[in-house]
Amino acid sequence: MEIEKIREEIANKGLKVTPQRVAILEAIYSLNNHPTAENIADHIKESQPNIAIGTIYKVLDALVEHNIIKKVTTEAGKMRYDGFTEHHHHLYCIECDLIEDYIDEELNELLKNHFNKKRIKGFHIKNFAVQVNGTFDKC
Amino acid sequence: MEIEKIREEIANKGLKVTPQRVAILEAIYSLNNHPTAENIADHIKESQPNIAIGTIYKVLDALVEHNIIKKVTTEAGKMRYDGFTEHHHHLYCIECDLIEDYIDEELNELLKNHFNKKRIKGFHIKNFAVQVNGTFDKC
DNA sequence: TTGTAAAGGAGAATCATTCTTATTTAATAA
DNA sequence: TTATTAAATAAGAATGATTCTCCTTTACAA
Ligand SMILES: [Mn+2]
Ligand SMILES: [Mn+2]
Ligand SMILES: [Zn+2]
Ligand SMILES: [Zn+2]
Repeated sequence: MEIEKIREEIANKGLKVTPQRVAILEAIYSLNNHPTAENIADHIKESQPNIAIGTIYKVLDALVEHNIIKKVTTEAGKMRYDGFTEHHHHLYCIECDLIEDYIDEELNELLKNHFNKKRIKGFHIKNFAVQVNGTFDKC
Repeated sequence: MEIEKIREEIANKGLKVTPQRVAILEAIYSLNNHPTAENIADHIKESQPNIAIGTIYKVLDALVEHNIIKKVTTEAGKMRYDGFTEHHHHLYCIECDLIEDYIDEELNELLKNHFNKKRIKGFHIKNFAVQVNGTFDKC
């Protein structure tokens, strides 16, 4: 995604467009694989050599807060960040820490129907996701 | 579950039966709601007033390693522990940190069939779970 | 009962994340 | 364009869950 689009995306949410925010969001989009805060720091260190790690966390929080990105939890304990905000699922590699998007509209329908039919007493569903664990051939 | 059953469960995995291990596993079973290490520490502090927090973590690791319990990750960052090891899903309260078991054999079948039919190229599925987020009426 | 590998206690260390405070800056309006 | 100011950043200290180290204790097999 071009820088101008990124600037617009930030501005449209009423956030100030700062070089740090642009660099971080660009990093998430171009890394494109659920990076950690540290991965992002590494990726932007040429363009933002003096950025504070605390700033990265604060920017990430702001982006999550405004639904520009999503937070992804893993077994490993470190938070990961996701630039793809449509409803989707994840493939988790149990050998390395790779997380790949898994988009499956048929699965979404299947689950939506299932949960519509089978109400859970005492619980109101907001959303759901399938975590698929396994191994990639490439790993 | 009676203490003797717990001692057997530990011994059967080739682990030494120590009062600390028995107390921790008993705590997980009787708390029965995906406690944190700290929840467990609180629960056993009368019977094990001198247990080191590091011991709790080491015992939990050993129990997970031997498939007596399972680790559950959450958004909140703290690890939770689950004494129910059969394949099941979880209901996550987005208001408090409550996690309830969600057992749905029909859902398991649905997903198993779906993933059998729809192979994911380059990925070999080991297992999967549905994370259901929402709110409990009681919260 | 003894020997020994395994387990526990105490507390320091780690490390991802958050917090604090002073300084800088993006956006707005004069 | 410049001045104003609320919001954002830098630096680094603090936090807190978890892990590690080292020494002592214990479960259990012989
Ligand atoms: Mn994703
Ligand atoms: Mn459970
Ligand atoms: Zn992998
Ligand atoms: Zn709740």
